[in-house]
Amino acid sequence: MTKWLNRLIKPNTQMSEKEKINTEEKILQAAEEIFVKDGHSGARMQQIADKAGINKSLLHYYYRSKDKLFSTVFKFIFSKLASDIMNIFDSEEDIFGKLEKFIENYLRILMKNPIIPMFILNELNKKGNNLATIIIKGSNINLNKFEEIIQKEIDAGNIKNINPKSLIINILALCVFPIIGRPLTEEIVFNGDTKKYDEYLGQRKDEVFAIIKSTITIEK
Amino acid sequence: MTKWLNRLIKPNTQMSEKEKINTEEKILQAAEEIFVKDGHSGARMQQIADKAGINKSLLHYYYRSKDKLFSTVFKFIFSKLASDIMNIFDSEEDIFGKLEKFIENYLRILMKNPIIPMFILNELNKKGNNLATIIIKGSNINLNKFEEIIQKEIDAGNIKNINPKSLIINILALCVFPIIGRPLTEEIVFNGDTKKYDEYLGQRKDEVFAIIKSTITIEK
DNA sequence: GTCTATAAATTGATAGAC
DNA sequence: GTCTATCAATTTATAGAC
Repeated sequence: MTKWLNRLIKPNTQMSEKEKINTEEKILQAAEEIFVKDGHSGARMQQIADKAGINKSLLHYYYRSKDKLFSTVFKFIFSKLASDIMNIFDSEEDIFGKLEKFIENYLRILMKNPIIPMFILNELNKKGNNLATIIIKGSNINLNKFEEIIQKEIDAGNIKNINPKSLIINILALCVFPIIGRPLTEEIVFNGDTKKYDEYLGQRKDEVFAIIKSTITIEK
Repeated sequence: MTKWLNRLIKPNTQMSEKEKINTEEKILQAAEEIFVKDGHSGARMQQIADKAGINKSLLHYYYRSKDKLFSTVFKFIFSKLASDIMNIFDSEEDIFGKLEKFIENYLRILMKNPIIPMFILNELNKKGNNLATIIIKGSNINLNKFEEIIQKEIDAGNIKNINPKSLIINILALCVFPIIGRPLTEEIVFNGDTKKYDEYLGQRKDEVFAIIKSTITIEK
């Protein structure tokens, strides 16, 4: 009987639950850092073991295979980001205030974790990736609520009659692209001036909101 | 003396120039397909050789190493895309017509090569990638011309006094994101309905232009 | 130029002692 | 649970025949 199977059947027989979690957590944190930086195929199990300060065998003891470990990490990261995003809607303001807060918070999260979106999008674009669909469906991402809010505002005559789906995509596009496209845009638009690009990102939220606002405001 | 060095010194001594180009071209096309699909670390030299219908050794004969081959491919793809984009400006219309044509053609190019932008952005985001900066600088991408055109229109009072750099970034964002974010947006916004997403992309150009137009139009 | 054969190094994964 | 040792398969790259 293999060890990982044995562990599944009789877990934690020789070590306290706390210590076990510590090691598992250490592995997860190291794996998160390496996978996000180098992607699934670029990451090496040895790298992860080194970063976690443990032996390579322990990775297999806890996660059986590289794919299993990756799945766990991806799901963890995606869920965390999705959760952060969904929590943004807990605002008591009107639709304009809600959107402004959303854009502001979303951009803040992205800027605090600038390499996460590229990691996620890159892996989602891998061909034959059923994992993606499964994880997305399993996440608590639910945009129906958002679409309903928008539709209600349209019906009430508070905003222009636009496509709620378009509104979502436009907000995501305007927020995400300056982050994932940074190496390109910083070079060809800002001539490689990192400081200037940071300044630009700092006021990006006002720009994005102004654009979104103009797309939903009814002309008088 | 190694073979590749010998070839650099005395190229094409035993085979006609035409045949040589054919083989080199075959390798390049195969490498392009594989690298774009799987990325640098995900691609395998054997895959490329198989696709090119030649032996693995020939890859090294022509390109010495995987990195060299990748650099060649990346530069080739980036230059082609950059060239396509720059050619879009050859329009004789007014600024609104120019922008509309640009958005329309850019989106058409992206939709015809939907996995190219993710390939480029992903590799550019790799840490310690001097290659990126070098290739970008070596390309014929020149946005100064674009910024000048915009500034001239602003000075002439034809459009609003906006930041030309923002205009560029917003156009790129609104065009590129629906392509590279497709696996995500198709799932969480269109509930996995591929047909609906294709329809959406088909009219995306009108949407993007409407937004861009509204950001530069002077209110009366 | 193109091939076969193989080196040399890496990597994911397992066995088994403690 | 954690370690050492090692396997088996893969992968880049080279040597050498033709």
